[in-house]
Amino acid sequence: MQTKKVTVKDIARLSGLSIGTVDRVMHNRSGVAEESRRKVMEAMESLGYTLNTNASLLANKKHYRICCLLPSFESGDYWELVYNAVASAQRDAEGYNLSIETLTYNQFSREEFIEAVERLKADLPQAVIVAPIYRNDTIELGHYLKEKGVPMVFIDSKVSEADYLAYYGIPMWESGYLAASLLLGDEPPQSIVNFRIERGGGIADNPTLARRHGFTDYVSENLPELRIYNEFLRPHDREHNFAVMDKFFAAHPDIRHIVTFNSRVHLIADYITTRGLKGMSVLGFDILGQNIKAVQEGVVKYLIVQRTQVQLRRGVNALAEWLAFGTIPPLKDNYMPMDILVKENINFYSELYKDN
Amino acid sequence: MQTKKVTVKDIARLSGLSIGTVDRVMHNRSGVAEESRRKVMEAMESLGYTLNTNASLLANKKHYRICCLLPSFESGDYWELVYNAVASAQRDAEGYNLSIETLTYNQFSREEFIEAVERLKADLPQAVIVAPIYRNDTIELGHYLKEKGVPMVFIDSKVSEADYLAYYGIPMWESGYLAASLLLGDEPPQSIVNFRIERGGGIADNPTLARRHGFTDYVSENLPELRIYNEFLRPHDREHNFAVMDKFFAAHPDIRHIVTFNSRVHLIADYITTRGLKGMSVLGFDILGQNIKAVQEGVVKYLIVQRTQVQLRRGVNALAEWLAFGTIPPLKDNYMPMDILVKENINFYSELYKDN
DNA sequence: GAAAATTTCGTGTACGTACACGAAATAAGA
DNA sequence: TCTTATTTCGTGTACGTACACGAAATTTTC
Repeated sequence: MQTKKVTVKDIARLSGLSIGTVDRVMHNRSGVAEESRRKVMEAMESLGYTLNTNASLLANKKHYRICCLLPSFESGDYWELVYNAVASAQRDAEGYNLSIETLTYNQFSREEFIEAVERLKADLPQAVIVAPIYRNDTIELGHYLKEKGVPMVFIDSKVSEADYLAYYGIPMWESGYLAASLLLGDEPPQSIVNFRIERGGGIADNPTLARRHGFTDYVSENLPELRIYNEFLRPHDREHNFAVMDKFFAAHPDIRHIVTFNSRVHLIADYITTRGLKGMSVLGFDILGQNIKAVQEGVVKYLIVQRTQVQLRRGVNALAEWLAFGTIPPLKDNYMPMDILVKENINFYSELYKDN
Repeated sequence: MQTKKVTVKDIARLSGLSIGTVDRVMHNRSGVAEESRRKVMEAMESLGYTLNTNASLLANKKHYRICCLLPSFESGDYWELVYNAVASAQRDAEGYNLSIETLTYNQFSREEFIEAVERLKADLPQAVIVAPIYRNDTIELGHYLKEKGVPMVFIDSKVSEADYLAYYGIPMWESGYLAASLLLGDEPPQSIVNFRIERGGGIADNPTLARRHGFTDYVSENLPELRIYNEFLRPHDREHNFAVMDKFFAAHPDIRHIVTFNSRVHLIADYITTRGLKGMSVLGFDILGQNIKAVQEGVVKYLIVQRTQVQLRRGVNALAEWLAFGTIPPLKDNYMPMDILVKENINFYSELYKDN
């Protein structure tokens, strides 16, 4: 390819028409004779025209705003990962005609979600990224946005019934199934315990539910005899949790396999470290700082994680292409890799965690 | 940030100078009084100027050529992955002022490598990406390129003694160590077999060597009693390989753990499937199509893979930033994630394999 | 067949940055 | 003080695309 880049000017010359006309056919705008359109298309074809993205974006003086609607977070919890990913995407967008904003809401308060949606509507951006919690309200938001012509992409989890442009996340059921195969595949135990962390607001958490289903489906397919104990912990009550676990392990000293389906496996790691328990097989999810530490120390054996940054980047890209060029993503639902982290490889995943 | 993007014009106005002067200080070009430079810097600071990448790249009419120097490949082997990654990066570069070329050489022929280097020198690109095989010749190439001011990045593996801008790849020793922990961690066997695939040219393959060291170091640390058998296969001689394996398993019917350190674990999967062996624990490397299939069918238990596409993308980005803005990558050696693939999660890695 | 309506097209300007060219200002030399 | 170097700066054009405006060509209307 030693030939220079072909430009609209080249195809204008070849087709015997002007830049303006070429431009019109390239944007399927009206006001061009069928004959001319054909000529232009042919010229584009034969010269192998490709758009100069820089020039296009520069000339296209529109400035797009993308708004991310996410649960707010406390330091060290799952949503901080997502927020960091947004911050990172924001920096990437800097210098392009894109800006990324964030709107957060308390995930346990439907009122706050609705209020956040109102704020969104009050100053409507050109595109929206949502990490959905409230199913019905999200569907409604989808309707509203569709009417306004504002595309929405889901990350983290999705609401299938809503109108959305694309989804980027991991398959939740499969992540549970994977968890079971890792934890139980080699030398299946007699029984295991699932520590379930209650959510503050007592709201149905569908993603985690799907994950548990994946796990139990694996069990009933492969280990119908396995006994799964369920014990309930609280997010912020260490004393209570320790009491629960003390009691449980006193009653079941033989149990060595522990699973938890949300991001708080570090609560259990804390207990194990404090009590000095040995020989436990613990599996958890999500690459929180405290979870990383637990894996590095060998307390948690497997951590299944998703690439939040990548998901968000893909989401932003999809929206940017839609906004700038009207491109629709090839796949609507994009199930992205679930990475398996163990002590020996976790250190090389740091980029996923650091906001880099 | 409802304020419009600040441009050079803005900072020219604020500093009371002209666009030209602002431009000069931004590029540290000569011919600007100290006083003026200070004013401009201050204005940039206070207005929070950020470069408009699109305009910059458009106006900067230079067209950069990046050349990738890689081993040639046959369909289905490891280097095809890398080549696909290059092709993908090439498409990404399309439309920007970047073009990516490929120069391949037979990895078993030093002559071909040297010849490829000559071709490279004959039509020197602005930057080079190398997947190195021949250590000394690569060092020499590094010297030459340094002299010419052409930056070089390594992918896949590196030659530490050479002059290079950056390296993107996985840590080989650690990948072997990880392999051992996965294959032997849970219920350590008495003995295992390492099928070693001889390379056509009989050349020292340092990366694979480092990987084997990682494996054996794990073993001597944790399982000093473990017996590792070494058997040698050939890349393209199925009959011979089957004979070797038949003989081996006849002599060692108790062995159920198999490892191989290069990308050809599918050769062993083929054998296992054909002979109908059951209960084998097989671990291999690299996300080749045939390896994926072997994992999906449950013949290979673990596949440790690297994200070739990401490595290449990072390499290209590093070079592009260096070329366009003179930016030096924050880290010289970038050790990237090693992903653990099993039957239950491999399907979601397809993007890494498909050239997408 | 001329005027009006409509379709079809070309020209010009803008986007923000890079850089060449030469003008103005300053310093050096006589 | 006037000329000649040298430093310092402003202006203009280009990059390739987007789009508004209006001119030319075509069709419609009476």
